[in-house]
Amino acid sequence: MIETSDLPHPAREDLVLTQVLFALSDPARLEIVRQLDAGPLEMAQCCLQDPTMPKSTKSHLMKVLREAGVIRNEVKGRGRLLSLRREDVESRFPGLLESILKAPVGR
Amino acid sequence: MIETSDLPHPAREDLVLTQVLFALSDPARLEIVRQLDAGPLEMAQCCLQDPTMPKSTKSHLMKVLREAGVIRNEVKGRGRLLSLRREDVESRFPGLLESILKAPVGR
DNA sequence: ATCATGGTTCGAATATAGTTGAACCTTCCC
DNA sequence: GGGAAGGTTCAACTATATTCGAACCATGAT
Repeated sequence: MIETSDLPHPAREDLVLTQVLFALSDPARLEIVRQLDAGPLEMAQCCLQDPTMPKSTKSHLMKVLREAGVIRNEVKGRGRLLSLRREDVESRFPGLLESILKAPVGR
Repeated sequence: MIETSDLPHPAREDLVLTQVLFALSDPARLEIVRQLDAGPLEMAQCCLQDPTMPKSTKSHLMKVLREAGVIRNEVKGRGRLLSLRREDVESRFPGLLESILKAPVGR
């Protein structure tokens, strides 16, 4: 068997700007994206700033990012591997992700 | 008298990325920004696609954009002159506005 | 097979955002 | 001054998003 229990990901050409902007407009989600900027990360290793965050909440954050097409969420062993869909976002919205990742982090 | 009844605008250095992204994550607000990309516009001439929109709704859309620091809203005669705070946004988040304005408009 | 680990999904509660009419404020014009 | 035009603010309502426990599902290890 090749296919695993994968979650749906929008195709590159179906990404919607307002959905991407919305996904990134939440500080917690933006922080996740910043972490993924350094490379793929296992979900269990993600969001370690707030270890009290319930896993359902964490899962929901990932869902919003995934459904907007910003991140990929693949099965890896017992867990999940998260990664930025950098090329896809760049292809559809050139320069967007770069400008956001380069922006000052604080407020 | 020099000062008029002006609305508060955040200073350039106080713009918050997530607030800007949020303001632009709504299709109606994004459309307004696209219109202002062509140059300043009197509020009465804005949002003419939907002439049925109540003025309170329109005013609220502008408020979100203004408080995020994306647009300027100045008194002009009996009405208001809206303009894009292009340089301010560019100064704080280089490349962001350009990439958004260049992005495909539809979904 | 069974169990533990790591995530997703569901549902209900809460919080935040959008919508709108009504009241009010300014400015221009007479 | 008085009226009309153009906007803002307020308050109440509706709609959408977030939060999180509980139940469930898949995988790897024993």
